Amino acid sequence: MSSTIPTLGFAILAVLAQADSTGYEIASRMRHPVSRFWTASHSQIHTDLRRLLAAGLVGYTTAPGPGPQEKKIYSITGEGLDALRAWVTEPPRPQPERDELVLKTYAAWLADPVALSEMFRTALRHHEERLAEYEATWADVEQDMPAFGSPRFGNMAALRCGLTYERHRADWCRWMIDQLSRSLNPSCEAS
Amino acid sequence: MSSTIPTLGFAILAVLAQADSTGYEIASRMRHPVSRFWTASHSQIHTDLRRLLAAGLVGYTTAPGPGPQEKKIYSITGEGLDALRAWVTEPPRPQPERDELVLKTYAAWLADPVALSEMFRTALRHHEERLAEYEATWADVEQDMPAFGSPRFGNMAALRCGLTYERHRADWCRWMIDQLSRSLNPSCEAS
DNA sequence: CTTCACTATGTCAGTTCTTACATAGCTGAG
DNA sequence: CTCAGCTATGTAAGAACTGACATAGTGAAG
Repeated sequence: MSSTIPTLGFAILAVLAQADSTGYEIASRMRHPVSRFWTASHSQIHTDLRRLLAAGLVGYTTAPGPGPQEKKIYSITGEGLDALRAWVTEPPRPQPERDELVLKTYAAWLADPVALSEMFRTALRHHEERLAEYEATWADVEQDMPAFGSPRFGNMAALRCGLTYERHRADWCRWMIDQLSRSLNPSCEAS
Repeated sequence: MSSTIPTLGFAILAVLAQADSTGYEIASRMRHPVSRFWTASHSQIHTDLRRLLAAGLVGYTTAPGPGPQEKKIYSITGEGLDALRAWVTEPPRPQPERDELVLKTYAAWLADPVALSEMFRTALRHHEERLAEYEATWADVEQDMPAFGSPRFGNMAALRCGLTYERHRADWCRWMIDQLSRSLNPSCEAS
């Protein structure tokens, strides 16, 4: 019946399960650095919201908006909550591994090592910034660990994943920079 | 001029820079567990190969194939190599963060913790299997570390990233399973 | 006072990607 | 002998997604 909801549909439902939101707010919540689980343009979100509405998984109330259209505050329905709950424990489909930095790394042997080192230094800076941000938020969360069943549990668990991911990524960037400097200066063993 | 090559195009060029291949081989090389940097269906690869051919970045020679069509062995041209080299050091565009397991985690507070625990245990098993595979390959690579400039350098660096990624991911799955078991059995502090 | 950023919804063209279909020989298992 | 799996290329429909355009009020910075 429900003509297969795309993953983005469930991302929208997951956001709405935490708080009623406009389409715009859903997009900004998904872009929010902490728990950045799925990204989408507002146009795609509006498209999918219409589909979820047609399937009866969300509803909305209107309020005066800034633009020519009225603002629509969406909320998840009981049916939507059921669909989301059922989807959560289904095994995730194998994800299409797509990582531009790893691809560039794969072809790194062809390029200029100085320019490459610069690129990895920039990437490292980004990861370190995010890591610092996540660690600060984590310190706050640790003061008052949310129990399973609390909406904050999901945020905390996603944050934890982001935290260790950034750590792994920063470590790898440092390792790459080290490898590149060794190839430029083979005599020095330490950087 | 070159009507913007998609990222998959550069992935194809990166594979061809290492060895001449048929479209089918390119797909299987990209699916290869070690250095799994970009995935694509063969149909998409054939489409993009035609585009790269039109842009003069690849060429091919034919050989008798198993099916009704002749087999086409593609190779990268000098122009293709130049384009790839230039692309490698360009800063990567911010990637669309899309992770189904993290999304499920974000909505985990709504679901059955026992079913969730089962799901994470399955995910953990997958990550541990891959990790073991990567570690075995890494042990081989460490015997004879490729220098920068050798095609094997890219493979090694991508493998290193995959290795630490799987480690981070497995750790996180274990942490999640622990969190879930604590919520079911709050008295036990150790698993 | 102007300009920029933020809030907010929507359309539309075009790109990328997936999935299914179609063909066909070779090899190895049962 | 049959059937599955691997090699190999291709088409085509449709789904998913991006990015630009369009509109418009509020508030802050300069």
